[in-house]
Amino acid sequence: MTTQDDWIANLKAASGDLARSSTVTRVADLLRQQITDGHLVPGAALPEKLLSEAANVSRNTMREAFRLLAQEGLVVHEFNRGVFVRSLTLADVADVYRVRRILEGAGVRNAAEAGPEPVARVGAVVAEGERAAAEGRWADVGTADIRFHQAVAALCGSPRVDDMMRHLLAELRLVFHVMGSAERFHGPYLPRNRRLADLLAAGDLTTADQELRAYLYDAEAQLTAAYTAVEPA
Amino acid sequence: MTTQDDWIANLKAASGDLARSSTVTRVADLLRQQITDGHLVPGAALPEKLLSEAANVSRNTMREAFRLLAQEGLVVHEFNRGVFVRSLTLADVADVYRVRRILEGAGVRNAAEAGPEPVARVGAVVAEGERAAAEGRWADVGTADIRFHQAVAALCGSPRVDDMMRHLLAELRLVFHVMGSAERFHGPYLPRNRRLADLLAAGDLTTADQELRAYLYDAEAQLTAAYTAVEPA
DNA sequence: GCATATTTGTCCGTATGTATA
DNA sequence: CTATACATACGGACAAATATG
Repeated sequence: MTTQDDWIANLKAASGDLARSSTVTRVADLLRQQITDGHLVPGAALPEKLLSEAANVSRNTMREAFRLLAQEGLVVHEFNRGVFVRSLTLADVADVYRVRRILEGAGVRNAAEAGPEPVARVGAVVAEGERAAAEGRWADVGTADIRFHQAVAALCGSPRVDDMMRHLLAELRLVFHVMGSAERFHGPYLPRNRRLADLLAAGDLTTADQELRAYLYDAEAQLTAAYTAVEPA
Repeated sequence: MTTQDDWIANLKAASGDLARSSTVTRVADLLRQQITDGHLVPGAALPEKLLSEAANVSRNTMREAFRLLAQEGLVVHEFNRGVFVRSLTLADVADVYRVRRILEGAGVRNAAEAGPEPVARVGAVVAEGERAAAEGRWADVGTADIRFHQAVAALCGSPRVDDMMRHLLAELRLVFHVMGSAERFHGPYLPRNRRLADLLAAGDLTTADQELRAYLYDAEAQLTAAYTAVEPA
């Protein structure tokens, strides 16, 4: 009975996900993909007429999709000027890492109250990253690294914190492509992820908190250095 | 020279603010006012035809305004069903306070690095609240209380944290009106605001951190109790 | 459960205002 | 300064989904 109800619930949820796909959502998904993949570079203009014709949707629909992406911080809407791919300043990068230290730090310090499952998930994500690295799947190493930090913030046990982390990491993707290759950026952090996961599993939250802060400061410095070399703004 | 340049900059910024006001923005402002004032109760449907005619704008414009308000969490957009005033569950209220403890706590612990100006602003806001209370301006007491918590979170020195706090407090406004009168809800916290401001000014951040946590837990409990009595969901 | 009315989702054409070469 | 391109906003249309009796 319980399992059958679960099936029904899952099916209902899945169909709900399918039904949710409006044209606006699909268009927003397309643009989001183009942006996070780096095909649309920061600062690029997104003329609604051109893009709506390219996507075979009306300008109204495209405008609503723009509002969604603006909400996610991937594009900026300048009144009477149009929509542009967001370009992060150095101050933005610094602020994103500032907030990441707050949210991920809160997650680490809350690990005891969060219970064993979320902590185990952190370890599982690290293991996935190590497996990907061993097999040379460097793109997967990058996604595992991102998931690791989401899992750490998820220790807060807060849907809103999860949302904020998703937004922050999406903003960072606008900058990641200045690093030559993603694997070179994410790869070296695998051992530190491992150490943090072990500290969390062992319950040494104080050390984990310190390590995480140093970790994020280092990552910010590395990204800032690479970004400064390209973007003198 | 410096002052003249400041005048010019201010004037330019002000005119920029005026020029920025699009129809979509103005409509969104109107609806936001109606919602936060409690004239539009949570769960109420917002038919786009009715509202667009009432505001003398086209349906497309109203739909874009809805996207803005959905971004702020004040309304929810259900595909093929319409837009409704957001109604917070008890889990939502708990989560908002969870995030507030994280953000405001981070602000308190960062007070030393934040410097004297942001700390002074916290004290100024408390003083403003005390003045309003002495003169019986209870509505102003409420806004001063909200500004107090924004000032505490602002100690993080992060624009993104400021944004998050604005969003969280906007969500809470959807619930505040279940408290009989705002003054009764905000008034009793004035002494605690004062104590926190004094602790911050004195640099006793450890005590301030503990006080703030207890403060927010109490406020959450009070709000939750009142909310449970009305909303059995 | 069905037929109907209402509402939303999406598209199109057009007029006006704004920015930029 | 003019001309062009573009964004803003309106209003109407129709199909599809939902709500209603």
